[in-house]
Amino acid sequence: MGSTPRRGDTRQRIQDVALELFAAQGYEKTSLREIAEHLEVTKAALYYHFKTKEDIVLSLFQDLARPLDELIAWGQEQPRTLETKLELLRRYSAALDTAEPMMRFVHENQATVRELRVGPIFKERVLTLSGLIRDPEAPLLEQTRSVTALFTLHARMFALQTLEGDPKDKREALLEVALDLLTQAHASSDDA
Amino acid sequence: MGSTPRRGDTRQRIQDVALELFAAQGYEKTSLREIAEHLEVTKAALYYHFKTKEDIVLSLFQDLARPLDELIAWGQEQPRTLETKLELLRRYSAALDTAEPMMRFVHENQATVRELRVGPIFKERVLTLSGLIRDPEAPLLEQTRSVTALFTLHARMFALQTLEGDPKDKREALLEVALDLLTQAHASSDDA
Amino acid sequence: MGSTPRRGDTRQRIQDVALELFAAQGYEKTSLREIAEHLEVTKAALYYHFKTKEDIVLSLFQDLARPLDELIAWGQEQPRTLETKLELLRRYSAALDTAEPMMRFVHENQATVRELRVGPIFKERVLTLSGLIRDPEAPLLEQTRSVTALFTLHARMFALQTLEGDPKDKREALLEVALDLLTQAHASSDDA
Amino acid sequence: MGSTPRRGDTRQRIQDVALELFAAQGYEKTSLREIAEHLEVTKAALYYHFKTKEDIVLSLFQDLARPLDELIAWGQEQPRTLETKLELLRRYSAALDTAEPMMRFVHENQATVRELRVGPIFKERVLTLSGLIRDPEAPLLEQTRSVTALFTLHARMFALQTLEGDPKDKREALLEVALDLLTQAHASSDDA
DNA sequence: TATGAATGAGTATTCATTCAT
DNA sequence: TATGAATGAATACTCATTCAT
Repeated sequence: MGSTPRRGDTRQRIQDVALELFAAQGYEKTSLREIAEHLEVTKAALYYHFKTKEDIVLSLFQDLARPLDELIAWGQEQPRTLETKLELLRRYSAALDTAEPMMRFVHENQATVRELRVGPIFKERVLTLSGLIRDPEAPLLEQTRSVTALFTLHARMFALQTLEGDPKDKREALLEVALDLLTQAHASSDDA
Repeated sequence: MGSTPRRGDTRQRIQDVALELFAAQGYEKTSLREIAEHLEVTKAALYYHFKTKEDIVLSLFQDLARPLDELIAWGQEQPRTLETKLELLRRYSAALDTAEPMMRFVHENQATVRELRVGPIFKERVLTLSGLIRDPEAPLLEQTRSVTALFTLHARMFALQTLEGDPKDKREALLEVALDLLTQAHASSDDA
Repeated sequence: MGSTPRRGDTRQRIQDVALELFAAQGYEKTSLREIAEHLEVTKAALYYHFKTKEDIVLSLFQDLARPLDELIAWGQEQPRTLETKLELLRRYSAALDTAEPMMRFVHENQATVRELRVGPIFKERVLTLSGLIRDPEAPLLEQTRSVTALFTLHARMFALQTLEGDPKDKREALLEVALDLLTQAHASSDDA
Repeated sequence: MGSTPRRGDTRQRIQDVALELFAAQGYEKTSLREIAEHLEVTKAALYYHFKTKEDIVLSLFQDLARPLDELIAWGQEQPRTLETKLELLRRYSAALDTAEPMMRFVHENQATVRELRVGPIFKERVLTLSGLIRDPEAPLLEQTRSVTALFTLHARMFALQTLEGDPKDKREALLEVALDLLTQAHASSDDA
């Protein structure tokens, strides 16, 4: 057959194609017409499954941000020790493995996402996460180090391209750099 | 007074308003109508000064990327020592002080910028810069550390918001974290 | 009543109105807004049925050039005798009866049509037709006479206005002049 | 030197370039910006020499239609004999040698020209000319033949391309065909 | 679970034209 | 004899969205 009309999974297929195009070309430059054409359905069909274009993004966020929420929930139950934070970094890095397409979309369309309903939601997640990793009582330098550790993990989405090598190796290297940074942050904090 | 029609500086004013709006709302969501209204001129006036919307971005890039180009030129003439690279970081941080609006725009509109004529130009600058700071012979981990040092400086454009404190202090803290990272990269490289 | 919204024939109505306006005022001077207003639909409705303004012309050409294509096909199957060519003129004259609006449009907007996608297509038809009626071996004068015979039939679209009288009579007169011209062309060819 | 700024002949140069572009791409598709760029002057400079875009056409017509007017004047003073009419054709053919660019422009932009101020003026010339060549008392067929003779001379502007050969030879062939047609028209008129 | 047909509001861009200098 | 700077009105085209079927 080749292009057998899949039954019941249209919603899923819309999400897949949409995320792919949004990430590749940007949210604004991707029209519903384009998405529909990729799926060989009409634009109106999209509206059967999603009330608006923005709702597609919202649904993508909800599906893909689950791991992130679980991570935050876990973090909030742990003691605020260095070991907890190191584990937080390890788990965040793992979470990014599945959430990467969505994260890349958010990362590359920040100006746009900020004006979408997911904008505030997303920002709050990031703030919470950074709140879990830094100690608001610590000196600015150490807080900076901690936060840098967190965002270093995002580098897989852009600085990654610069270097050659197996993506997995690079992710592990990034994690190691991040873990180091956090450890240093704590070391000097303890000195002071 | 108040709205005295300024002479001869219209081109400059277009650039200013455009960069402001592009950075605040995104390139696609900012229409030429909106820019024109902010300036109290007609859309057609914009077209007297710039051939297309994209050309406004190009001109912004050319004006604001000067410091970056000078930095790269400087870097290419220096010996590839640790001290050179540390100075590179310091100078890059300083360069970001003036280039920040443009950098923020690029950062928050990556998906869009990629499809613009400035996209490839910009990417090439970043690659060159990262080529100046890392040693392609070094192990992956150390290269990762070096590149992370570079991109850490960009954090002022987003992670900055997370922390309280004087922006200047934060920038200095970021620079210190970056310098540390680079120093470590070299230290372990030398060990091996 | 009066302006009952017709069902399913919108595409056809767009073609009708467009051809009428294109022929009357020219392609460039006829805006899609104008066509839409004549039809009491929005501009966007036109774009549902045709991808571009040029595509409207293309579709008109395809619908109306059918008789011409059939004529050419017929001509290519016949022996290249005088009688065939005379019949070709008769049939061409008849074909013009239905193709006249389109032919008038092409005739009066030559500079424009030349830059459209139909331009080359149309030109090729005319060349083929003229290739069927003249003998490339004959002396220049006789070829000129033959080609003139062909184009004389077009005179109904302009020289027609000069003379008074029933349009049908004039068309018949033109045909007779054309047939005469062709006969003479052959007569003198045979002499030589 | 190479592009020495010619003094005083700007008006003439505008006319030349305008006619060239109008004929090549059409009146509507040729913008004043384009004309100005070809001449390496500003659009505003065109407005120093001509009040409107249409005025350029008007001026072209006035300069180039002179031969035509003289021809008509001559024709109106002659006796309405066959010989006069044959000479009219000969002179018209000669007039076309210089007026051809303008005639081609009119011919290929009929829909546009009709709406310009030159439209009616031009039409009147053509009607007058055709009035000089046909006999309103003659049967329709003979009038048709006479008018066809006249318009046959226009064929150099389009049917010309079809045939190979020296342009001059082709023009002479067309003239001969036209003269023949007119002679026949008279012959049969006299019979009847 | 979709489609065909349409809309209203918008977009970037172009044009002929004007006018102070 | 020009130019620099601008305008107002238009143009082709696109988009997210709607709704009857």
